[in-house]
Amino acid sequence: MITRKDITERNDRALLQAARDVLAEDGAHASVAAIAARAGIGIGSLYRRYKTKEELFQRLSVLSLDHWNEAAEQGLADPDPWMGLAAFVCGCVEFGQGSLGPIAGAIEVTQEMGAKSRRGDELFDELVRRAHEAGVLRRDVTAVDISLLIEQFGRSPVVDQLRKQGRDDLLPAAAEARRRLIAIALDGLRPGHDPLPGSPPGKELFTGRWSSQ
Amino acid sequence: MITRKDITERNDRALLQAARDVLAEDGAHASVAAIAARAGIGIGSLYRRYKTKEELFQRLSVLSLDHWNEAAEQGLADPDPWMGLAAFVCGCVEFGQGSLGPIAGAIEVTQEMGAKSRRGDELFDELVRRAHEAGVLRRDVTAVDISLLIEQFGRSPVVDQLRKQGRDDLLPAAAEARRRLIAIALDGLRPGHDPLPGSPPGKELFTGRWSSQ
DNA sequence: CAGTTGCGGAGTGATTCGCTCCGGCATGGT
DNA sequence: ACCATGCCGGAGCGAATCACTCCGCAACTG
Repeated sequence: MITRKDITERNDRALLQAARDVLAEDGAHASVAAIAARAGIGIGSLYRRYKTKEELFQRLSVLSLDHWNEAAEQGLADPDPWMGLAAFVCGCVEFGQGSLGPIAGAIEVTQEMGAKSRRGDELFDELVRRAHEAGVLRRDVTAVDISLLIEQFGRSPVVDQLRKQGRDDLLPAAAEARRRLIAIALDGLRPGHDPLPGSPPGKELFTGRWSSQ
Repeated sequence: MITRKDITERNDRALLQAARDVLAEDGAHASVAAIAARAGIGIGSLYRRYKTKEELFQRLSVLSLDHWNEAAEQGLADPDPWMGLAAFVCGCVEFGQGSLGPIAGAIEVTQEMGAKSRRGDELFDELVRRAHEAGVLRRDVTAVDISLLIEQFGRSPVVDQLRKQGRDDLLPAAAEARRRLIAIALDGLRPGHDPLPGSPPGKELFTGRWSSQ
């Protein structure tokens, strides 16, 4: 039997997913009305659950950090260093990890988020270090490079535009095409290529998470 | 001697470059005021040159198509099929080709744009075909894949966020890091990798240009 | 010095924003 | 069957921002 509580919980999940989607499409300009509409609920219901827009974004950030850490742990659990790293990258992109960049600088960073972020950094660094030692990741690619890659693939301009055009029928094909692009980028991470141009990026460039604060 | 006309021309170039930058950052929500401010000119000056926002965007689109075609011709002029293709991709990303996606569906498409776009498609297809024949591009990567890749790298979330935080000192480092990411993706295009997941994307997915209209 | 030309930005109505508040309806107890 | 309860959607609010206009000022010309 479906109770009212079930509906509330389903609405909550839909809300958070919709918030990620709309954020990925509209960036920092994402409006509360758009998020509620995408989730299929009223604005009033959204504001009953979260007092302000910022509270919703903070909740989203915490969820995002949790997902990052869980994905990193699962990646480390894989005995194959390369498969573990690749699954981590794919999981983060699919989750919409990179779509939170635009709000990272706009919300207040709590102690909880700082702690989770530091933990995530450790796990991720270990994931990359293990791949380097196994020789399955090119030496000149740093952890920050991969972080930036995840953030770069956070938004999907093709999906955004098709959605804006109302071509929902093409969305699955667009998602598949995006996975192909990610596979291409992952292949570029494997050893056997020329050195990358420029100097390795510093940690301060990766702003999607909050470990520096 | 610097005449008033020189200043006008410099302002015009600055305006178009600023429009590309702001479009890349803010997407379809890019405001005329933001473009004028980035270009360092007044709003009135912008509206003296372009009657409406759409007229500016149309001019930007034509310039973008011209750049695409010139870059493709230069790529074909390179005797090395791989270097020609790589230079084309880098040139398009650097120019900000992918940043025009958000407005592609919002402006009226002129006959001129359609013709230029078709010409660009031919050149680009030839560039890809040549690389395939020379065996320097993996067989399962299509021209549409590469188009989507260019569009994917059109926006730079790292640069966007640093600019929003006012960390202009880090912008050169961010641009360099982005070039490293593109180099990684380009390496992933070379032969010797596993087949890409899913089926090859169809032309209708690439909406950055207008050849289908 | 008068005339002209390109310039910046305050101002305008329309739109959109985050957010509040209330009428309506499904639910559950009696 | 019937009311009481509580969650739901969306109309409505002031504030902010949008695309765009208009005008006074500064710089150049003859």
